[in-house]
Amino acid sequence: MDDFIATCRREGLSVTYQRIVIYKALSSTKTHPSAEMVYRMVKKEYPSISLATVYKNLETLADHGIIAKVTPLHDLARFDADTNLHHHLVCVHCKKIIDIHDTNLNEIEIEHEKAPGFQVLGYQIQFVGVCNECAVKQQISEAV
Amino acid sequence: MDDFIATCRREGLSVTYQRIVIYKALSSTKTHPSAEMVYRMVKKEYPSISLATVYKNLETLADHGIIAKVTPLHDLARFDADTNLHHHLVCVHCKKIIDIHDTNLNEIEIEHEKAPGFQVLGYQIQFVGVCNECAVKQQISEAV
DNA sequence: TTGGATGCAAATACTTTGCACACGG
DNA sequence: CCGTGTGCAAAGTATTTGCATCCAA
Repeated sequence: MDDFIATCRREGLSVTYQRIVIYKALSSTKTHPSAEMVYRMVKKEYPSISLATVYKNLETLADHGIIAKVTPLHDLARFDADTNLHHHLVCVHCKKIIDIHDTNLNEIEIEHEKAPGFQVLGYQIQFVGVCNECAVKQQISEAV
Repeated sequence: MDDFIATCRREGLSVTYQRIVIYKALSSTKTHPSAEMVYRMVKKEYPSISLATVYKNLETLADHGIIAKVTPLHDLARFDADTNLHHHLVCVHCKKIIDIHDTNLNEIEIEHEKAPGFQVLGYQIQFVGVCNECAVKQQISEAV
């Protein structure tokens, strides 16, 4: 937890009791909870906390790379007519999704003991990064 | 488009004008649109279509594997305190997310020419499948 | 003391649902 | 004709925002 406090300081984030309790709740579980689930966990230790605070903190901590969003594209369901095995590039800025057809990526195997009891049906790789257009925009805004 | 009609027949889905226009819109683009975006595209050809019909059709077509959801976990933002490179198993039934730490999966490279102009910052593999608990439940319900 | 953080309530965004009617098979 | 699909409106769920107050630095 001292690590967390130091990281907040380094990132210029205030160290509030709420923030600590939220982080403690998230780091105590491997269940990859939603904001609502974190809220329920946190309420046990701090019943007066507000759901909005949980949302704001999870977003802030993710922005600073202190926690991770498992579902970076969760805000909108997005569809694809191409049902063949392929992968995606996702631009972190504009959320654009670009198809990657690369047969080298189609033979990934997971060691069975890493996923005991889990029946793997398929997989999908999400590369995250910055697309051409957004990189250009960034350069322009930095040049100002 | 004949393929699509044949597939619908095979899957026991009625072939309606709306369904065809929705599929045509989705398959005409590589932008991985949301339901709202598909709705806007479809409205040009069929202005009286309802947004609910678009939602219902996208869901139905995805259920039958005729189209794909790029974002199977879109319904809820989910967080992880572990920011180290690792991957996830997702159960298609209960949406449980299980961590996979397997260093073999941490050295995937994308051929540069496959993603021209895209600056790759990282990646994440989502394995989809059925978890132990859901597999057991399925066996029980099939045994009835 | 001051800017960031909190908490409440209201607003918004996305998606689903119920139901009467229409239409495909 | 029967059952699935459509369209509308209403409801539901997830998330964000505005703003007054509070608190960490």
